[in-house]
Amino acid sequence: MNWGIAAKPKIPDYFPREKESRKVREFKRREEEILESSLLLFKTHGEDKITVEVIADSVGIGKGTIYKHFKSKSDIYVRLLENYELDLKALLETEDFTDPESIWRSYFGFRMGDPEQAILFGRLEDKLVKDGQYHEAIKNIHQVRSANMDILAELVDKRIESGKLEQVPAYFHLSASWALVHGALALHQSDYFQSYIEDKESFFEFLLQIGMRMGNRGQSGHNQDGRSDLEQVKD
Amino acid sequence: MNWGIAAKPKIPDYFPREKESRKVREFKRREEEILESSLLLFKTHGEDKITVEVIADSVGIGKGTIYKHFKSKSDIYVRLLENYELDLKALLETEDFTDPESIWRSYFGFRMGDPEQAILFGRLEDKLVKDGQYHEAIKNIHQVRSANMDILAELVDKRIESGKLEQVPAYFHLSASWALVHGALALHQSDYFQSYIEDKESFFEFLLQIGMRMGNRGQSGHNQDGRSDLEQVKD
Amino acid sequence: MNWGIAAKPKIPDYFPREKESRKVREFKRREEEILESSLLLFKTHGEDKITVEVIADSVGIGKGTIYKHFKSKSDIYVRLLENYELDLKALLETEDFTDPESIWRSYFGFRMGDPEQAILFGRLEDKLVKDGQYHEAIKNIHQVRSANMDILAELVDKRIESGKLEQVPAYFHLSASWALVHGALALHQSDYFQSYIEDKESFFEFLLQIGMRMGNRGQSGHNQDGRSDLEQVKD
Amino acid sequence: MNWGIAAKPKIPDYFPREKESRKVREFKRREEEILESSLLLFKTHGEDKITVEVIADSVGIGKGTIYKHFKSKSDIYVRLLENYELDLKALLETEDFTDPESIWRSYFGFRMGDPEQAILFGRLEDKLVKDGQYHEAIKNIHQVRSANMDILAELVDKRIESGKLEQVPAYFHLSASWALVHGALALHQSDYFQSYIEDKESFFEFLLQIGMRMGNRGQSGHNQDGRSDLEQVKD
DNA sequence: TATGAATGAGGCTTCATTCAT
DNA sequence: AATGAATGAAGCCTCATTCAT
Repeated sequence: MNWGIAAKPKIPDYFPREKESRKVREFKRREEEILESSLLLFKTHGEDKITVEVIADSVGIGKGTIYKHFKSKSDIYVRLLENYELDLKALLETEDFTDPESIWRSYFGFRMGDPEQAILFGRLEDKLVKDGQYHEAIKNIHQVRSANMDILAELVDKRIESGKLEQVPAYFHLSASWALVHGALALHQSDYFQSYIEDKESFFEFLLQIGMRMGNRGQSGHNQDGRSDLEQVKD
Repeated sequence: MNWGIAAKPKIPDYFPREKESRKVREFKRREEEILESSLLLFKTHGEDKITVEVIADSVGIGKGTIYKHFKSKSDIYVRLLENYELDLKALLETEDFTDPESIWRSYFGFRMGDPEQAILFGRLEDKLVKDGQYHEAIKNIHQVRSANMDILAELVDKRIESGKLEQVPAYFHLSASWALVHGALALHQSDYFQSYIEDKESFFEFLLQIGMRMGNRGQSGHNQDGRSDLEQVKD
Repeated sequence: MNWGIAAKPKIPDYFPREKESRKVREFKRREEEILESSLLLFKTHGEDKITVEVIADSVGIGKGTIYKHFKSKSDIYVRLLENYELDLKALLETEDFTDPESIWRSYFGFRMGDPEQAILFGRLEDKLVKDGQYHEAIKNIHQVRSANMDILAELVDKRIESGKLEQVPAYFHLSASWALVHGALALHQSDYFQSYIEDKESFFEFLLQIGMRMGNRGQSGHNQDGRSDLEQVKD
Repeated sequence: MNWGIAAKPKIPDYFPREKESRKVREFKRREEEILESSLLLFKTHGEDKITVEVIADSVGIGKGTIYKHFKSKSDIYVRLLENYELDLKALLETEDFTDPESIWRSYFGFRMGDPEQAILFGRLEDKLVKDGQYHEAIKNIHQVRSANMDILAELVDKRIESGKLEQVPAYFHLSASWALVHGALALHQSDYFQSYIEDKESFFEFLLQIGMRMGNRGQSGHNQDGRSDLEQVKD
């Protein structure tokens, strides 16, 4: 409700600035703690099994305090999702641009490095979308993601120009890679495949090879007509 | 007259056997209906948003009746999972063994044909595993799946022997394929990628090609006949 | 949510009709019990102090059962309000139409007979209105009330025609009466006035006189010009 | 030098007395602000929907500060009620005693002038009474109110003595008036009556006349001068 | 067997009040 | 005195499951 009331001025001049800022810092720190703990708990037990009270207990605070930081449990999902995408962004912006390969590796390493987390976030996003509400939040998240994708797309474009990748829109390559990584994630997470795949190390190496070759131009070798594989396919 | 022997308990005439068996048939039919309806509802709205009551209503029966068929809501998950695997089994066993490719296509077509379903089952299996309980049920499901995998593995082995696929354990190829399909599924289901991928048709074509070439022997380019991998696949 | 599912047929032919109808009867009886108990508790302690759990306990049922009968706590308010208006309607329709006075007395007796209840309903209606939602329910309640008012208005009209009441729209008289009764109610309920008014019996007699004379034509006596008091006032 | 006597604690020069008193003044001003804002918010949204935090924000202070002024939220109710009665008292004491009518008009004008407020206070008083606790506070409020009533009663007594009003205890007349005003208030506030009463202006005029004639002596028609009661009142 | 009313544990959220700074 | 983060009791509501008919 908009009570038609002006925002409070909040000029606590009688309160030492340094102390105040410490309070603020601690407040933010607590928020981080909540998010960290939530993430860990969600990953391990599934977000449905984790109650707000459990989160509060795990951080060592009261249930009500959670609601000073987040409007609802779903709001925690949103923030987690945002942070994830933001971390990714930071990662991509940090990377040395003179070494495109490392960016690539970082990106997929980031996702593959914590399969449960990646899977969790897929699920959370799905939930948020289905929930209705959160349109805005999701739009923001997607914006950040798109920016990240653009950085990667530039890379892909360079490789396409250099003839190393098939001449299809960059997002074809990106999406395909994403899909393979996602699949690998699911594999990694699946109890069944964990027991089915005996020699995991070799297998993931195999998968990595596939990922790297995937979409390579001329991977079927000696197309002399310069047409992409895709075009050939359409013959 | 054989007085010493008790008269065989009569099956009362007014309760004809055929009627009894009809009852049984109807009972089974009802079970199917519950499963079908559940599946549809779970896919569309997510299993968490669907209450047992909604399922009952959708089938036109009472809530209690559900519990005559299934011990719990999770039991429905289990049966759904089992059926899925069993259907797959049936599919693989039906297929003409003289055309290995069609088996392959059937298997992945089965999964790609209904992305939401495949995703749902991934989620359900995960849930059951995390729940503890259901060890036994899951083991059974995995057994059927393994049998299915074996059928496919035979196929892969043949192709390896014929030099068409890289010489790694068959399950490498299978798992990699599964991963790519799963990733494609996730792509398909993701709101974000649905808007990110502009030319969906071409893209999925592209992905299909990748899937088919993936793990091909000589993909680094030793095909000497100059034909694309896809054409080889079609041999 | 509209699940897109046809309403259940519900043809329990295997279930004796009489038993079924007993169940239905008991269900309705329980609903009555909930309403009765709620009304009593709300009147005595105020609806805010009464929790759904307290209501359930007072009826001797579980908390959840309440929600089989009412969608929400506010839904109980609505039903209470509806019943009140409907009871009034029944009362007015029962009354002997040959004795208009008795109808009048019944109506106001109905309200004055249980001051706390009348006050409660004023509060509940106000709450419901402020809550937003419940537009529809309130509209229905108002419809019934209007019908009741119409019955009373007829009476008033007759008295106006017979020259007994001032010639103003019937609803003027009705509303004024309503106001006085409402005020009397508040008086009755107010701790302060309960102690302020020493001789309650005489006072309420006095008030009754006022109510009956109120709006009488020519109560100021001998207006010879035949103009209503109101017109005189506007001079 | 008087060593044996401790130096009188100095009022430090840098903390001038006037500043101190300004502080006190500001503190009191703040209290007024809290009360004003609370009243406005309570009237508009209902006291239950207004949290202490909202009040604090509306005044532009911290939530904790509210509790420097008031022991509890209910304490605000008490103070509001007290102020109301005190304002009334001030009003009555200010009025020119040579014009009794104006006192009368002021009193009821005060209540009718802000229906929502009058209704709110009725509700708040009821709440406090039901709450137990606050016996003392309520007793004080009632004392002030009684004093006010006494002033009005004197007036009424004069009119009774002059034969203008029926010879019943003064509080009969006062209470009856209060009741009618209260009823008018409720009418004014009720959504239903707002739509039911089409010609509001005329109606409230009508009600006013009733209020003025109400309890008049000779209302059964013994005025021999033929003037309306209203005109008499204006004498 | 079919039913659906009844259950109650348990989840989310609100908010008056406290208290360390 | 002023602040606002922290608290936790308490409220409303959901829903899988049970059970009497």
